[in-house]
Amino acid sequence: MRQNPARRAALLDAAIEVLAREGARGLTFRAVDAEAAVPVGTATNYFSSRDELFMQVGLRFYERLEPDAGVLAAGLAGPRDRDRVTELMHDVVNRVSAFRSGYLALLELRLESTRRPALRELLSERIRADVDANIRYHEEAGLPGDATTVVLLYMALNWLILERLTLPDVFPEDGIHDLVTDVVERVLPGPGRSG
Amino acid sequence: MRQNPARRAALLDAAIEVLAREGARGLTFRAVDAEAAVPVGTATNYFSSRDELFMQVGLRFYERLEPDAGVLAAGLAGPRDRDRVTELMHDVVNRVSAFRSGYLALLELRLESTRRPALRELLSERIRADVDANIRYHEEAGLPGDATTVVLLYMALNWLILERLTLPDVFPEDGIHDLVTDVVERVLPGPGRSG
DNA sequence: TTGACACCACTTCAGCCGTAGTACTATGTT
DNA sequence: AACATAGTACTACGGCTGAAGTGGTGTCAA
Repeated sequence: MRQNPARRAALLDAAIEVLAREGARGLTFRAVDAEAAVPVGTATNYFSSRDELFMQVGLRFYERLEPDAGVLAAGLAGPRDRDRVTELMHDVVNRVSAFRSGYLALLELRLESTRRPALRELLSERIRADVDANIRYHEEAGLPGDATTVVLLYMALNWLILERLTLPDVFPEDGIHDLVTDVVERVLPGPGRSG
Repeated sequence: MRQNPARRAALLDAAIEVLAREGARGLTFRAVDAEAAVPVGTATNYFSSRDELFMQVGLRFYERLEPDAGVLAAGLAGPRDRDRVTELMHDVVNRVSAFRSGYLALLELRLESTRRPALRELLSERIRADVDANIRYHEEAGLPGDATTVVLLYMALNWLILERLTLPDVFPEDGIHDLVTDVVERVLPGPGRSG
């Protein structure tokens, strides 16, 4: 079991690409080696089992998507009204959408977790923590809306991203922006205007 | 290319189970044969290619989930208020959730459509048609809310179902009912009460 | 020199495809 | 009633691909 962290990260990033491109079943040691352009056998030396590989990929995804402290701080500046929330949601949707392979890989992991109890547990905890962190952030920032608001935004926007990344013709790209705005306007009992 | 429709349907149902259980890559002619408990080679005789198989499974899913006319008619009875919508949404969520393997299979198809243009086109059209049908139904029934309302319900509830079926620990089962209610209450500008 | 890491080769194994070929059944014909 | 044919069901074989695992060699640095 090798330790070189840079190489390990590179392998996990390669695994994300493989997952997105080939699906869960396509995630093999060999495929990761090939994607990372390292000699055959390298991935085997870094991960004790395929199960292990799946789980580390799940963690890696969040490592890469985790908000930079800068963005977080920016959220705390300026007025705390609904427009602010809308802005933040646009940011999030675009940031996540931009990491297409990562998001698709996570979806593959979700489905794979149906078959791997250990992975399911890990993902559940990770995602629950993520939702909770969002709720806490929202509340501490004094943004309008409560925990339920955050959960609803989480659900609707996640599906929107999923749709956008898998079947872009269902909701055409140029309508996405307005759709995000609509989501926030309807979910947040509008303080200010009502249309 | 055999024609026996009952057998064909049985094979497609088997394919749904395989998709849900083994993932997209696991959907092979042999696996379908085994699942349907028919001799090896049968699926090959019914579907000209794997691509063809994927597409027919997509259609089959909707065949099986398509609302019975009874349910549709029931939606038109009684008052057309928000409580009615809530009720309908509970029905939908439960009906879809109950067809677990089907829903998981459709998610697999979505991800697979990333790699199969023909499948992507087929799914896009089918789903777009489904959304439109929901909007039309909603409007014609005189239920509160507009097209955007329906789309938002579609997005939020779909993700809710996805979460429920893949990572049930994120939103515990006994909170699902209230969550559905919350979704409707927040998305529909409440005519009547506001909390 | 020893140990950690990188790289390579070989063997083994499993799964799938496609096709060819056989058996069954129903239908229509003489 | 016997038979021929077509559509369908089933079986078996040959060949290919791709993955795993292991062991062995090379390289660099403490």
